Amino acid sequence: MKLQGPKGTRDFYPDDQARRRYIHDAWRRVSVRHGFDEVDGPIYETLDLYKVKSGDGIVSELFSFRRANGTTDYAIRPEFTPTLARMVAARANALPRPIKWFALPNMCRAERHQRGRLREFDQWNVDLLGLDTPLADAEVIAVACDLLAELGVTPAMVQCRISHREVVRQILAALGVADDKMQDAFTLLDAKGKMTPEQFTDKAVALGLGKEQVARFDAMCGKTYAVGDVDALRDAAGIDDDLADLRALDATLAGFGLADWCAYDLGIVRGLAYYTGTVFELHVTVSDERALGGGGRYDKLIELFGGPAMSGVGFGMGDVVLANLLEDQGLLPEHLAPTPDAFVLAASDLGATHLPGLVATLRRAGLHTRMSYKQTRNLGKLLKDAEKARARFAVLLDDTAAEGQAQVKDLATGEQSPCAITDLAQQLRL
RNA sequence: GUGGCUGUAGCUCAGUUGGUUAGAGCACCAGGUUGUGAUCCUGGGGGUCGGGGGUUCAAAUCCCCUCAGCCACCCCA
Repeated sequence: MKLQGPKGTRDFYPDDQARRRYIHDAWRRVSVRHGFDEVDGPIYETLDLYKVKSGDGIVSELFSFRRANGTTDYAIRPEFTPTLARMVAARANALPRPIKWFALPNMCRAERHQRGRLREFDQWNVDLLGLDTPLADAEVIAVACDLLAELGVTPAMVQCRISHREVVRQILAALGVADDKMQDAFTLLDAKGKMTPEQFTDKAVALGLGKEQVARFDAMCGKTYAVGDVDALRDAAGIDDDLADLRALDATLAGFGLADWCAYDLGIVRGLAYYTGTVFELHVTVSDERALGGGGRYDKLIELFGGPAMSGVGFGMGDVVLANLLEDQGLLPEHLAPTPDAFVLAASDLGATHLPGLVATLRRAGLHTRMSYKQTRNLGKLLKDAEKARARFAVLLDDTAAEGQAQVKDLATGEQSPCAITDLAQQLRL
């Protein structure tokens, strides 16, 4: 019988898990620093919950199941937003505002895996609800950019491309797109990168645009505008609105010191129909990766899940593309597993009798302590064990252990000195 | 769901027009150099050559099917 993991899933051996922890720790550390509280939910929900936002079509992309003799359909979570919306809706009136939550769920999607996409992955979710000012949008973008900086990523590697659904809607309307064609226009814009200019023009004309207007719109979408450059964007758009919302966002982004990370790109749409305002995506610019993450404002979402009217803005970032980026850019430290404070070894048979007691003492003192399991008294081999474990200190027990002495060797400098066993825990802490 | 490429040890790979019992390096385990992290030496474990079927006296090698991996399409909550 051959046993292998399900396709598109990963096994995390110690080095892999250490790397995963490195990313999770950064996600958690930066989230907390920005004032977000960690939450989580069940790893599966009723299937119906996932249909609320995405419709029945979502079902084929889920791992859904039903208990033997059961009648309820469930699905392993493919995203966290429905769980979050359900949690917020259930206690909407009791939660202090604004609600600032983050989560580090793993999730499963029944898609064909490829580079940057697996069937099970971890995703960092950050949401800020109950605050409808651009400050909220900016804060969510800020935590995303800060995470990247925390891991050594620079604006030369990743850009946060920002658009605004309402601004784009106004531009499209000014160009002559009727309200009932607006959704189609967004869909077309989203698909623009995957078609030839001729195909794009043909489809745009079908939506009621003239060729001249298409060309103008096309030129606008192919260009990005820097933070502080909203006037240029407005001039190019040819609309009368003063874009107050976008200007406020712009000023806050600049205030947060994010001008280097961000640029406005009206070609950013996001597939999701439920975004209502700001939308953004994190794009790797130094290699050909799929988007690192993205998000936006979703002011109708909580209502959709049966809660009160509540604005919100959030984003998600997957671990797979992020790990690819860090790997490619040489940003993953080589050794990520926790290293021992002490590595105890017996240099003589008499010393060996004192080994368990010393190990236990050091561990109770809170020191990460390992030992050699080898029978040999060959110090060269024993020290090699200590080195391979990447311990800071080796503690050698020889016959002097009977008199309460041990030898402490600093494995980085090679310096060695005697130390009373009773003082060891204290000494090694320094 | 569609298409392309690839599967030999944990990893990187050899393996002749099909020809004994499938190899190397690294890694892992044990021992030696009578000893304080190096180098070196010796030995060991580990592969039904992704799996199944077929052709043949003979298959890692040729054919078919299947599974898995990578890449792209689709999708991307």
